[in-house]
Amino acid sequence: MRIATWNVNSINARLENVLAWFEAASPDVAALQELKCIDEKFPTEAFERLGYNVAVHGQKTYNGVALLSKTPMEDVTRGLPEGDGDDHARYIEAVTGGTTPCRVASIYLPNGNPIGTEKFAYKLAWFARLRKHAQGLLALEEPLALVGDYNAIPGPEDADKPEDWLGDALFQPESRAAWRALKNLGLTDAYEQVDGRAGGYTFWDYQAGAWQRNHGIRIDHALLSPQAADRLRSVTIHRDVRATEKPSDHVPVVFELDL
DNA sequence: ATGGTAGACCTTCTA
Repeated sequence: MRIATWNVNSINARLENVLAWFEAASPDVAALQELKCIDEKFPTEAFERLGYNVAVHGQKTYNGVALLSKTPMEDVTRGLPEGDGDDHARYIEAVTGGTTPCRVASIYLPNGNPIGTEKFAYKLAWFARLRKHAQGLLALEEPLALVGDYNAIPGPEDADKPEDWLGDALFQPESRAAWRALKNLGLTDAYEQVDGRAGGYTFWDYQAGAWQRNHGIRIDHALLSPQAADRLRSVTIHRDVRATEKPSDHVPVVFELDL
């Protein structure tokens, strides 16, 4: 089973680019983030024509996440528990796959900038809620892949110019600690396990020629339960997509599991 | 030190 994650930065502005990639890469399951549209505006039919089942948790203008799968999805859940008035569409989860199904979540963690504001507090609170939910999921002892845009740079080796990110919410000690605390429940960072090399970036800003200068960061991740991590075969960052016509600022990452 | 880009939408916010 090949599971992809991709922050598309508006599914409708990106549709041609996204569909071209899906036709070429043909992932079994895909988690999309930053749809920037409500459910009704999601191009469901276009993905159905490519053979996908579609589950969307959309929102007007901002956020929005989706799961696409070639096999039917069961147990579809939208939003994290204990939302307490949180109306951001940042989480969708489902169980899908063939003989050995996998529980997959599409995650769009809050950016949290600027630091020292309620936005940064919201990011940390969201991280804590995700951790609590992940704890419950791990108790199921089944293949689990929590994939998406975590808006977290795990370490200095995950940025081309770490010094540029010192004041940014993505690289604050609190953000990195929240990432570690989630991982330390017993989850595996798929990239770290199969390819610990520096330079595996997944995001390059549109501004200041970041792509041309390779000023990238690694913020799109897969955290795997032991039952999934034991079956991890490869991780592929599709960085060429960043050089295509009208690209997202994030590129797709594909995780291949022997499931 | 600043400004640089992209998307949604209506004027400024988010990233």
